[in-house]
Amino acid sequence: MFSKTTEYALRATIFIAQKSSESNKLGIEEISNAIDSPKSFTAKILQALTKNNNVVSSVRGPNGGFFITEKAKKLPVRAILKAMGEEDVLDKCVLGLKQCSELQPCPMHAQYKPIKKQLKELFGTKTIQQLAADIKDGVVFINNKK
Amino acid sequence: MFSKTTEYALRATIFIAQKSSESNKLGIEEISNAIDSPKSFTAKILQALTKNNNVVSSVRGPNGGFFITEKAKKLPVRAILKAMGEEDVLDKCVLGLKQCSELQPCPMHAQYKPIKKQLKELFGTKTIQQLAADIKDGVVFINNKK
DNA sequence: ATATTTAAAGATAATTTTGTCTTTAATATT
DNA sequence: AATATTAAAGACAAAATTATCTTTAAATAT
Repeated sequence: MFSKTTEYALRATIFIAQKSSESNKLGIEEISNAIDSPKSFTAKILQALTKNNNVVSSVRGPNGGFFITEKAKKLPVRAILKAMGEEDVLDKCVLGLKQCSELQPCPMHAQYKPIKKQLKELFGTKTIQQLAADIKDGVVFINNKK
Repeated sequence: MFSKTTEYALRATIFIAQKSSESNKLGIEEISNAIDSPKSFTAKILQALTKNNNVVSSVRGPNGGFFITEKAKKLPVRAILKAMGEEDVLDKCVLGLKQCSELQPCPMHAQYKPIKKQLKELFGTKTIQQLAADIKDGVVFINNKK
């Protein structure tokens, strides 16, 4: 569904949202360990997430690291996709047709339409905060370790 | 959602199913033109589709080309994904977690579950034939040309 | 001020995906 | 049998994605 880059972005963001606060920032080491992603690559991704849309915040130096503001926690998960430039997955034609539309639908269009709608609904309304809260409650997991 | 390779595979297969028969085969030129895909690359993909699962059939020589048997037309669209080794898209965790499951669900698991179910249902039951028939009826399109 | 810690930035590399081109093999036609 | 037509097979190349490493800059603590 998503590229590895976006998967890491989603996992990292949700993890940071759960574990961090402005007064308790997380280092790249801790983050990449927890979500099982390549460290330097994840650093790049977090850089992108801080630049684009300010989904993630960061400060350098001792006691520095990554965190997510209360405001950003209220963003829909879709904001992560947007920051990673992969928002179009939610809109694209399943068959990859450029001009697939209501007027000129591809053979899968009608059947895929309700599914796409739900996908957009899910990513558009579920917030980063909500997902992070579930982890805190122990009902779900984000770790990718055995 | 899918790789370009799989998009081409889906388009090509549906197009062949609609236009061809055992007595009227289609050349790679015609196919790649119609679905707007790179010719040689599409040839490779069709090769894979003939080898794996016999989704597509082919014969060489004059009046040769690609076609789809009546039997193969009854295959679900999922058979195309399977032949391309991309069936796992329908099963994978949205966040890319290896061990995401009911027992150890990722933060998106519960919400994504019904969507995944519909995706599997769609690709598992809709047949190649059904999609091709819609093109014949003129209600949908497969061409990617302006 | 200096040293230390941390992310940012940039260069580079490995891998995978996507794409092309050439040669070979099969089938049909003459 | 020779020729023409078509896909198969294989080698190669370009581009995109994924990943690593080094240097720089910012912030803190000493």
